[in-house]
Amino acid sequence: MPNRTSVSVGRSSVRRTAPTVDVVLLTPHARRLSVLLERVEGARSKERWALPWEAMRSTETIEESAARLAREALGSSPSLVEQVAAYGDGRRHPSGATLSVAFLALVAAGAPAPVGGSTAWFAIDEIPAIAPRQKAMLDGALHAVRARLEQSPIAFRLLPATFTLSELQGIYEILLGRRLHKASFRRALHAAWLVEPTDEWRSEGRGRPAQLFRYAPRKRRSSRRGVRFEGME
Amino acid sequence: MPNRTSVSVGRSSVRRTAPTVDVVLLTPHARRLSVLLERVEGARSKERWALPWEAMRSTETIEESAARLAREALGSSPSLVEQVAAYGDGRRHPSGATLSVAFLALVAAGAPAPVGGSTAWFAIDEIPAIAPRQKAMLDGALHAVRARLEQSPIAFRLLPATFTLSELQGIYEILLGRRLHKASFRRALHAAWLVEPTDEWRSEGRGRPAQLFRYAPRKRRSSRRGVRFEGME
DNA sequence: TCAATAGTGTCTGTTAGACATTATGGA
DNA sequence: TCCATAATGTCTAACAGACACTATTGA
Repeated sequence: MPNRTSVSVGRSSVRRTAPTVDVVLLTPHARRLSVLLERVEGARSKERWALPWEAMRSTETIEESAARLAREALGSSPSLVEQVAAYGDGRRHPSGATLSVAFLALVAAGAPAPVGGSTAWFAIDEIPAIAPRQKAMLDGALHAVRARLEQSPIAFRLLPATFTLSELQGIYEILLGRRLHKASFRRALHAAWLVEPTDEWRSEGRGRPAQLFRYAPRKRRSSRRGVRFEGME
Repeated sequence: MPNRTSVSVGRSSVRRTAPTVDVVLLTPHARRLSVLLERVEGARSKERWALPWEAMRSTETIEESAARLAREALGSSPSLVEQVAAYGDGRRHPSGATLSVAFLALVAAGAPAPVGGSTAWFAIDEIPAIAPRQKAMLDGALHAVRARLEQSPIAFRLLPATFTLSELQGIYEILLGRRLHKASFRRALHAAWLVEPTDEWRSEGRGRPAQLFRYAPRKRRSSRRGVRFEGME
């Protein structure tokens, strides 16, 4: 629950609500991303959902708050917690706060649905109605994940410790929103020295079993050829 | 000046200070970026400098506050104002606030040194001591500018309406921190259809005069070849 | 004329994407 | 046996970077 207090600013007295920390927990599921929402009791027992949030505390940094909040909502620690942005617009937030800071948290595939009954995973294109500011936070988090994909190895945060190259490519395809060329994907991956094979193989349904790999970055490619003007309007 | 108020949280009473909005104004100068700092009176008349900042108001969005704050510090409107991140760590801020939101503002080259005497441009590798949180904001703003360079046409925000291709390449070199190949740069620029020539030419010192161009994006290149695993650790 | 900068044409090594082929298990 | 998926080799068009060259001004 938010802390509402009367604050004196100059000669006028305004109502101020403590800023909130909100967490967008994301995990891959069925070739889509899913987000964790909490059930909240709305007015007239109407069912409402919301991103996990809480009023900011002065006893810990916002990063610590976000990590704890994600852990509490999930039941275990996510593989990555990272700030998205502050949202200080006029959009509505469950707390009534004028300012909220959104965090993104990634959860490896195969995470069990959190027990406790009050939280559930929703595919991002099938989420129920949430407060407008939280919807903006979700959009911002998705944009941030996609933007950071080419700079940081965040795709591995959405996979268990060992995985097949097809699973890895699937994560990239989910995040990029387009299909990738298999041979090119593996060539680029090989050249980047990001993964190493294990001696395990996994058979799924028909077809040849796939070798399992693990994330094991070896060296930096400092090449960075050229200037890219792509994506510009 | 910050608003300090006594706020009741549960049974304890803590001192809370309103969050701040801080602006990192950047402009290119002499093949480097410069940042705008304001002179503030420190204790014992010691000279101190700080990024422009103010306590958050509930009467406008943080984006509006940042744009106004930048305009007031600069004397005119910057060409771009964009959020960097929220800083809610333990680092010291001039306000004493526990939370600050940093904004980045770009100013076209050739901006006059702001009159009024209390502000000045400093090359980013020669800045005086500022509060640790503001130093982190400056670093974050520089990182954000570089990260967005390949996604958005922000280089043009650091140039006047017309410019030579050598000036444009110089902006990219400042932001990327490395030299670029002239012919390749122009080829990629031509392929991206981002600029168009004017019929003006400018002669600077010796050498052949350079044609002036203006920013005029025509179409999107939706190509995006391949997956890039570069820059990963 | 020389120096300095603008702008362009050509060559070459690299690489993304297409295509084809082999490998290997399940139905 | 067929089918589905994994994994890999080869070819080609695109392109980044190097190099060389011309163009055009001021000193």
